[in-house]
Amino acid sequence: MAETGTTTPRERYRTQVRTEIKERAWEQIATAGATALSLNAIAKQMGMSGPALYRYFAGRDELITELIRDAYGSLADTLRTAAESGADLTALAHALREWALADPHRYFLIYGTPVPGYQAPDDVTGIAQGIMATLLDACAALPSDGPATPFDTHLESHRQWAAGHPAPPAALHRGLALWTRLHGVLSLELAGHFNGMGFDPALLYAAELDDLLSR
Amino acid sequence: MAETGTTTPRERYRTQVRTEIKERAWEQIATAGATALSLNAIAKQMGMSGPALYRYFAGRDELITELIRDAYGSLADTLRTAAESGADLTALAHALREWALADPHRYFLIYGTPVPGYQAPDDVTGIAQGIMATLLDACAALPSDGPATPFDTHLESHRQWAAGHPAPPAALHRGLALWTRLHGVLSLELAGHFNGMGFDPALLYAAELDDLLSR
DNA sequence: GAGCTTCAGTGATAGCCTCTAACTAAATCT
DNA sequence: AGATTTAGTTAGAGGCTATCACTGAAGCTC
Repeated sequence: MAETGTTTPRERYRTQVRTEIKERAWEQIATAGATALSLNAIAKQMGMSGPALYRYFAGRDELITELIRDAYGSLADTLRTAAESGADLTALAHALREWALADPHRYFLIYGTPVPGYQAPDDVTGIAQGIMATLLDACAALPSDGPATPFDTHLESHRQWAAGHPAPPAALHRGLALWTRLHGVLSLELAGHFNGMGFDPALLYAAELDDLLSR
Repeated sequence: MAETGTTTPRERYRTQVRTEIKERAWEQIATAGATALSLNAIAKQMGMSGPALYRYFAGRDELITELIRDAYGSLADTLRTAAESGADLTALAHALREWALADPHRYFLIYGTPVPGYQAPDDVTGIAQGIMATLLDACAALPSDGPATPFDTHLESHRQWAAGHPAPPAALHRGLALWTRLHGVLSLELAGHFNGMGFDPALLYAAELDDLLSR
């Protein structure tokens, strides 16, 4: 008996329409990117006319913000469930790549060109910190030999971004480098900058990861 | 006597208006990003009304294509002149970062979220190859000790992207890694993903570069 | 169950945008 | 001087976001 708790029929209908709007929005984004997202088109697809959508979202910006929130949440979930089932850094990196390849425009919604005036709401930055924490956990589980670099010591004194994560500076450094390197390969690959170059982006991705693990 | 060769007054006027249009377009892009670029607004700024711009550009897409071409050209020039005055890899990386920070939206016009249907014209991919060649030249000038990695051998057999560049596989690998790593740090920095984290992105950029040089 | 309130959805409208088409007027060419 | 090319105009089609006033139905209260 799928009792939905103490929700009124109106609320249930409302959330159902909201999620259908978001589903259509994701379809549009997957095929034509976020800039092509049109409230009007979504409304017509759903058989209702234009301004009706403004009952459910204050505007285009609020819808996109919600989609960004969901994208962050999806990535955080993907990495967290992978980590909870014992994934190491390699497996985490693989999960990230799979997630990105599954819907490139969703990746760019998070890590692509920023929209000038946009400021992410607090809960989104919280989720982003959670993603970083998952990566740092996996980094802290690795042995970190070798001398501390100057950047390590810089991180030692500027580590409030880690939100109190107990990883040692070398692990923080590794976490940051992991993030930036994987994003470097992924974003160029997804944007098509490797097209026609012949080599396999997956191997470059793996090579970058290996280099990071063995140092 | 700045004789402009065998150009008619009409041609001169035409190219002058074209460049003024592009200047206004760059101003718009620098402040509000490429998605906010409006032909209408540019026309009004220049004191003429809407459709007049279509005498100079076939449409919004052609203008943006032209801007992308110019951005690529500007980056290629910056790196090439730096290389010609004896810059090593570190100096090249520094020049790249300066160029990106000078106008982040120009960087994203090249390396940001791709527009779905867009296919870069041939001459643009040619300029992109030139940029890569400058990087590879600097990589080939470095000693490459250490054993060949599996990815090196993969590159050995898939090196048509290097457009006949004579660099050894290890240098090709280093060139690719340089590109992706610097882009990884730069794009996240420019997109504001390091905001509020406290550490200095320039130091991370330098650390990534150092790691690449000493291996 | 009758009446009141809330709310989903509508059409009309304003103000942007890109882009096309027909036309005017000026500059250039012959 | 006359013919031609071309820069710029207005008008308009069709798209978009977003607001407003209104209708009709669903839910709530007594």
